[in-house]
Amino acid sequence: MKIATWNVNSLRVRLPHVLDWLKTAKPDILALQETKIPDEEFPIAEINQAGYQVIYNGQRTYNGVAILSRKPGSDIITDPKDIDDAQRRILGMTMDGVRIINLYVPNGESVDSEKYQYKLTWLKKITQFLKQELKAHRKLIVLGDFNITPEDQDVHNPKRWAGQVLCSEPERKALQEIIKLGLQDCFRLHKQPERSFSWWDYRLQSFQRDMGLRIDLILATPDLSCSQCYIDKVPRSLERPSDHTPVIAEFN
DNA sequence: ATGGTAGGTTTCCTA
Repeated sequence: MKIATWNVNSLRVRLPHVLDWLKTAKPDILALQETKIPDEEFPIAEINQAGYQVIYNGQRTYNGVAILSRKPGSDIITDPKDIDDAQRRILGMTMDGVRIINLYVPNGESVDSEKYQYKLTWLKKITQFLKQELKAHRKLIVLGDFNITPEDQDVHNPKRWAGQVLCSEPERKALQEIIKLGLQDCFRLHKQPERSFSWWDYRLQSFQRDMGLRIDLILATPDLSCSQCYIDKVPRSLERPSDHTPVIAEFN
């Protein structure tokens, strides 16, 4: 099974890129974040035409998640118990006995902001939710835009980013708490090129200068044997790209 | 030294 995650930063704008990418990459599952589109306006027909089923949990202007899949999913979840969040950031389903949880983790803005506290609280609640999911599913994949760099090796300039949002210790610790529940960062199960990133700021020509971060992650239980995990930088190099590029994992 | 760009029921907010 080939599964991918991609923050598209507006599905309305990025739909042509997504459809092209489906054609060439042919994933079984593609999890999207920042669709920024209300459910009643979701482009179902175009995605079906491309040979994919789709479920979504969206809102206007901000946030929004979707899962495209070769086969229909079951046991769909959008609002786990006790999370109580109006922002549309969570979407889960089961396909072929594999439980998939797609997350758009809050960005956090800056470590001294209210949004940072919201991010940490949200992560704590999600950890409890994932603990329950792990009890029920031996084959579980948690993927999406985590808005956290796991380690300094995931940062183009660790000195400049030290202590900043996306790189701060409390966030990294929160991510480790999730991993410690019994998940693996698929990307680090394999030998990877140095300076592997999944996001580059639109500003300062960051992509051209390779000033990026690896904040889009695929976490999986060891019961799912991951044969490879890699980043496809091509979509980020196209005209009018998302600021994120797809991360892909393949399982036996 | 805190810039810059992109998207959105747009003149600010979010990333």
